Parts: sequence; structure tokens; C-alpha cells
Amino acid sequence: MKSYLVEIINNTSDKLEYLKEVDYKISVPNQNAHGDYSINAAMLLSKKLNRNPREIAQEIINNIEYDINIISKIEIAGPGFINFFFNPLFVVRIINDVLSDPMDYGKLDNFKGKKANVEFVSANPTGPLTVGHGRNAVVGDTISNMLEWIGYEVDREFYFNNAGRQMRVLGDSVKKRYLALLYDDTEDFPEDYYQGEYIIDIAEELKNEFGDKLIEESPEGIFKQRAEKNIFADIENTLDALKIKIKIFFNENSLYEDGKIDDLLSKFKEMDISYENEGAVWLRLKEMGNEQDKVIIKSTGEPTYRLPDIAYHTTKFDRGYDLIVDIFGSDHNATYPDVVAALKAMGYDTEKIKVVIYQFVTIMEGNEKVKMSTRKANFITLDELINEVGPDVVRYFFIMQNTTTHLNFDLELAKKHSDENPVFYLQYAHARISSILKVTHEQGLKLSTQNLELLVTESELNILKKLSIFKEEILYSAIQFEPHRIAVYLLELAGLFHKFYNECRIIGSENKLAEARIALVTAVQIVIRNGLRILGVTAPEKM
RNA sequence: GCGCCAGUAGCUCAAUGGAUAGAGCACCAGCCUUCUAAGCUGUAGGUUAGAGGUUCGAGUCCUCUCUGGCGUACCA
Repeated sequence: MKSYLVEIINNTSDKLEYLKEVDYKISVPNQNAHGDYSINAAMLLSKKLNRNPREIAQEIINNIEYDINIISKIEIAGPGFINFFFNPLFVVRIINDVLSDPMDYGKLDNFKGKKANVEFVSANPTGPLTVGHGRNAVVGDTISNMLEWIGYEVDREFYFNNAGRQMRVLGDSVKKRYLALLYDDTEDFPEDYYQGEYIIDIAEELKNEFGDKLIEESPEGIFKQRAEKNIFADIENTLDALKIKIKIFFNENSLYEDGKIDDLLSKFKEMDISYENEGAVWLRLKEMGNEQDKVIIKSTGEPTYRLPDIAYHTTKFDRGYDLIVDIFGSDHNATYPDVVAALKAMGYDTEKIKVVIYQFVTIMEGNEKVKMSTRKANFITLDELINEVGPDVVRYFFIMQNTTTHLNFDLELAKKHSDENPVFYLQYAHARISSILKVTHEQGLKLSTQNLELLVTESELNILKKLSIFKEEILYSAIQFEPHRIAVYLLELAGLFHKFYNECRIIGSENKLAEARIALVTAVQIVIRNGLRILGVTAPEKM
């Protein structure tokens, strides 16, 4: 529908030059009475042309050439909207479109041939993934899916650091637990060490395997290595449970081994965007328009996180991506501008970088907030959550809300009333259609697109209209990086279907109508299934 | 102090600068001898935190104030 509209308006602007000078918008009105599409061009032009907007609208309409079989009516409404009413006989063709490509309907090729890198999760192997990581993981994977649906080839990437202070503390935490197990020692365990049960599990494993042979081993040896190995295995299992497949695990350490860090430092020096002061190396961020200069090499000689972060991003550019997406929690919102500024100063096209900052997840246990800290181990792991409510609910819950808003996750509610989760409403629509198709098939009814014009009730037309904006919705959601829109769209479509279900029957209707309705619900099922695929949520045949 | 995000119905949230701000949950009243009642219909619920401004038009953009979250390291 929309492409036809764009076409006829473009043709019109050859006659009315002023249409080319205005950035008008084609929108879907929220009331049926306002047509299928609406444009606001006349109102925007009013001032420029110093004319009454309704008068301009009339002139535009007079100059539009269109096929009456496609558009049945164009009218001026309100302050100067031009509303387009499509002919239901044309709208109904959306069913043919959907049915012609059941597996992939909704896929677009707007960005075909482009490569994207989406970095997400990026948790260091110091403990199991938390619920906070869950939002990151689901947002990242869903955005990756959306980008794939609009044509990108996407690499899902996980960046981690298995060196540094955190990891030393991790190794030492394991060793302390190991010694405590051997000597049945209840000696005080340092408060700033990793407190979680999983540390004891690792220590126990080592004790069973090696007995007391590790007493003299360095904490950074087998203790750290085993901890990293086990924790990483856990992380991958958890992601697997959410059906997330990471393609590239990028080790920060490789940046040092490859000499990327040294190269970067000399480049900074060469370009004079770094300087030394009080024994540390600073980056001239203030000159780049940021708040203040920041340290990249401490006076101890150790780099701060910024240096490898910048080096890491240069590799993303060097690897030839057209789009570089970073998924960060809001606690990182102050860090990425420094990275971007440095890259820009070095001449990289930072327009390619899109940083998605999602707000925090607050876990509520009834009325009580649960503070999350890997170190303190008073967190609920993502694994536990998945076990409680299942991967579909977890994925849907994390994606149904705009990433810009806080997510209140009431565990009691999620556990107790999980069957009231909106995801079931959506899945139920899909399962219901499966059931309808099964029963109608048994009755000898077939799908037919021969008499789609019989679909005329309001609930049927509303569904057709909704189906026909599916692709627009995917494109818009993807380029805006707003995965929740897909969830909202599907919920609305499911709602329209449930309404139809209660108003229109298939079995019992005249054969031609029944078969047209089968085509309709099949199309709905395809769109719901494909939409759920983007969200990584299953579409059950039965509930 | 400064920066980012949020504040919309009792609760959780939608709304691409457009027309009468919408859903779900909860409450109340209805709808199953017919394709899945995890559903549908109806009632009720709003000064879009507050005050200014820009605009033909503001929940949306700008300024200020209030509330909450996250930052503001030679931690990551």
C-alpha cells in the first residue's frame, strides 16, 4: 500500500514543485475514520506558501493521479490532513503476499550486502550472568535479529577480559576457598572477594581432583584458569538456554599480544592527542569537545580500560563493518563518548557506531528491591530466572519495554502469575490458529484466495490493515533500534485476531467465505510466527 | 555541582511533532451444548510530575523546577 502511495505522490511532485521542498510525513492514522494513510504536507506548506492549508490540500488532491481500483477515496480532514482510503479489494491482496512467502515474509533487502557487528553481553568471566546481563543479552540478540531481517549480515560479538585485578581476585577467592576446604578452616574470607557459592563449587572440584597438591600453586595459575573455564562454560550454557549464539568471543588480551595497544599509543603520540602528566598518559579529550581529559596509562604503567576499548573499536572498523552496534547498560553511559571522540580524532567514521544504552533492571521481591552485585553474590542469576519462568517469558519480558526505561522485574509476580504474561496472549493467538486450521482441515475446508473480497467485516479489515504494515514496522524498529515495537505490534495483531475469532466463524460460514477466512488466519499466523522469530520466542502449536 | 535516562489511568507500560492520549493487569457487569474462555464485550478510571516557551498543532522539541535511577576514577 505504502509504496503505491509514495509512487503517486512522487509523480505529483513533478507537477507541484513545492512538494519537493517539504519534509512531509506519511503516517498511519490511529482512527479508521481517518483512512489508511495520511500526509501532513499541506499544513507544513501553509506558512511557506502563505496560503490556507486546506486550499493547498485541495490543489494536491487535484493533481494526484491514481487508480480508483487501488485508492477509493482521498479527502481533506481537520486542519489540512490529506487522508487516503485504500480500496479493500486492493488491501486484501496482502494475504497473497504473505502466503507467497510463508517462511520469510517480513524479510527485507534494504541493507543487503551490508555487514554489521553487534557487541553485547561482554561480561567478564568472574561469575554467572545476572538478570541485568539478561536484558543486555536479549536486547543485543533481538537487535541482531532485526538487522538480519532488514538485510544485514550480522556478527554477534562478546568482548571479555580475562586479565587484570578482577581476575586476580577471582583466582585468589578460589584458592582461599580451596584452602578452607582442606583445613576445615573458617578463617575470615575477605569482604571484597567473590562471595558466591560458585567459587566454593570450583574449589571443591579442584580439591576432589588434586587433593592437597595445589597448596603451593599461585592463585593466578590453575585456580584462576579453572574458574575462568567453568564460569565461561556456565555463561555459554545460559546464553544457549536463551537461544543466543555468539559468533565471536573477542579477548581483550589479544589486543596486547597483537601489538594493537602499542600501535595505538604511538599513533596518539604522533598525532599529539595524548600527553604525559604526573607520570600518567592522558588523552586530549577536552580539545575534542568532551568534558575533561582522561588517563589512558596510569602512573603505574598499567592502561585504563579506555585504551583497550579504543583499540578494540579500531579493529571493528578494520574488519570492515558498515554498522557497529554496542549494547551497554546505563552505568557505561559516561564511558563511550570518550571512545567515540578518540576514534573520530583518528579519522574513523564514527557515524557507523550506534550505542544502545538500556536502563537498569530492578529486581523486586514483593515490595523489596534486591540489590545486585556479582561480588556480594546476593543476586538472582539469569539461569535461575530462566528455570523459573522459561526462556520465552524471559526474552519477551526483557524486550517488551523500550530500552530507555527502567525495567521493574517483580520476581514474585513473574513466578506466581507467569501465565498472565502478555507473551501468552500472543502465543495463544498462534496456537488458536493452529487449532482452527487443524479442525477446519478435518472438516474438509481448504485455504483459498479466490474470494478474498468476501472479507468485509470491520475486524477482518482491521487485520488486513495491520498485516500490511508489518514490513514497515520491522524496518522502522530496526533502524531506530527499538525492538519493543515488534512486541507491541504483535500484541496488537494478536488482539485483532482474538476479536475476529469471537465475531467471525469459519466453520458454519458459507464455503467461499470460510476458505477466504482460512487464508486470512493463515496469514496472521505467518506474521505472528515470523514476528516471534525476530524476538526469539517460540510459536507453539498447542497451549 | 555537572552529564545521561525516566516521570502518562490504582499497577506495568504504548503512542514516527498530528486529529477524540491507548493496551494489559486489577475492580465491577456480561459472554462457553458450535473452530482452544490463557479469549471476547461493556462500565469505570487522565490537568501526560509542575511552570513557562517554540509551532497551524506538543505526552513528544526548548528553558527552568521537583522526584527517582545511573554516571561523573590513575575501577571496568
